[in-house]
Amino acid sequence: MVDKNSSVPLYSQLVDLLINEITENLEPNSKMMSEREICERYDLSRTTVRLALGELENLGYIYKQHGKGTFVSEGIRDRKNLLESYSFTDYMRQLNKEPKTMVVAFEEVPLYRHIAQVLGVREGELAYRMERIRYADDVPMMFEVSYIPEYLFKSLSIEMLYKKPLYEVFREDYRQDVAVADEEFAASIMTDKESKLLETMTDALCLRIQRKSYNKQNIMIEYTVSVAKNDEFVYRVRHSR
Amino acid sequence: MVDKNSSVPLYSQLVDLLINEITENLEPNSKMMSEREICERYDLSRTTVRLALGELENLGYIYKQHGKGTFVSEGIRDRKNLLESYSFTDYMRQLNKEPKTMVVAFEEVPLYRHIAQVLGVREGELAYRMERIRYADDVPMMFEVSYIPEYLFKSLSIEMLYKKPLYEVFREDYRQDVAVADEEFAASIMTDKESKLLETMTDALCLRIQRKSYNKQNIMIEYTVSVAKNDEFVYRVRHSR
DNA sequence: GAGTGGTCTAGACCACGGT
DNA sequence: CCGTGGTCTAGACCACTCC
Repeated sequence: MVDKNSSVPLYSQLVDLLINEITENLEPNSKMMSEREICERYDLSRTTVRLALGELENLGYIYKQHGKGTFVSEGIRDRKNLLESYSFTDYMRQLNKEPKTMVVAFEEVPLYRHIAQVLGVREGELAYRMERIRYADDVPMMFEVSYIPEYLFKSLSIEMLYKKPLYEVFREDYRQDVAVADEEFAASIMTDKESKLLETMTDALCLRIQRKSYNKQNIMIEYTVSVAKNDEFVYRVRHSR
Repeated sequence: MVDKNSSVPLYSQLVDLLINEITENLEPNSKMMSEREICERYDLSRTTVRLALGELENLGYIYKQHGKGTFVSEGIRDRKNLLESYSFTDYMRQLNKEPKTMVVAFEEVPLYRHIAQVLGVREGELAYRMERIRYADDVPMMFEVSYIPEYLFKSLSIEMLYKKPLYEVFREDYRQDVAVADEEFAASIMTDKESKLLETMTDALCLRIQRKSYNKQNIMIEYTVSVAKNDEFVYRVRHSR
């Protein structure tokens, strides 16, 4: 059942095991084993079991009712994975569309005051500035201009961006993870440049999205302004808690 | 320091205490007391201390580094509270604006297939339908049409909505909490009716937002379509994890 | 090796929901 | 009353970082 000699923590093993149990064998709103039953069944302490159940609760698989028990959430099957991510690449893959990104500009620039302020660095500090077009099944969907601070991503190059998504470069090559991202939305009209890049009619309606991403130390690691096509691409967001 | 006879759990008391410590006395990125120091200082077990620190980490106040210690997050002061909520009322209060809501329509209706499907009930089931205008400092900002299922909110009346925000009615009168909300955004043009209600020019640009709210059992408790003024009202969203 | 956070145990008592 | 989840203790050992 669980392998006490594995390097994988017991509670993680239990999470996987219970997710399987829930999605394979249990009905929504059915009662799960009680915590103490799970302890006995898998020979684990209650602390470990509660750690695992807490994770499952955060993931939305179960809910608890004090005095009554633990229950399987409704509709977790359908809504599972649907949009936990704030990555264009992941999002498109979940929609079964082939994501593609074209980097149309990449340069190292000193920052003017406005953007230096939002990135939380001094005016004139260096940053990478890039322009990218995002495609879904070869249809252009968004145009993005991003700034990321040089001091956190030294010797980032355009070649690295060809190989894998930006957030994978962040994580794998620079050990930077997005912990929090704030976004602001506005309706707008595309500029001529934008409508050409996105192959749409002039003056097309669009969403303008500004994103600030922070690592877990709350340092901003990315500032991006996106223009999203309005009709073909639905922008979704999930709030939790 | 902490009151062991209080009905408030020790870890909650510790959370409050440490938030205070962090926001009053500690610099961003400074090292906090180690877990074992906190145990000793407040005479608590390590489990309890770790529970509290876990909460603080989720709230974004601190981050941990295995083997090094626990540190205060950057910029938590500025960004504190700024937009943890998905309630118009709370959001406006945080911006120091006076929120007001006018209910312009309220009725009990049988649901047609389309909306019955999104609410997860049978066609023809009853729901409350309401139209509301949201004001900030007496300036109209949004127009919303909401559907909420009758079986979860029996004998809801317009009078209840006069007294307090919808989500407080949900929580206090029906013990329903929003655990997850999914939103979809689109740029759009206001209809004549909408531009009149929001006192703006005809054909004004606007954001159209569709929201589905779920309780912790993952049952949808609200379906709302909003039209938001584009210029005076910035729509913000925060992603976590 | 010393100090840190990460995982885990085997208990205990409390508060809540039902009988 | 019993069974449930919620809180809490006093330990133990591991994995990581730094010196």
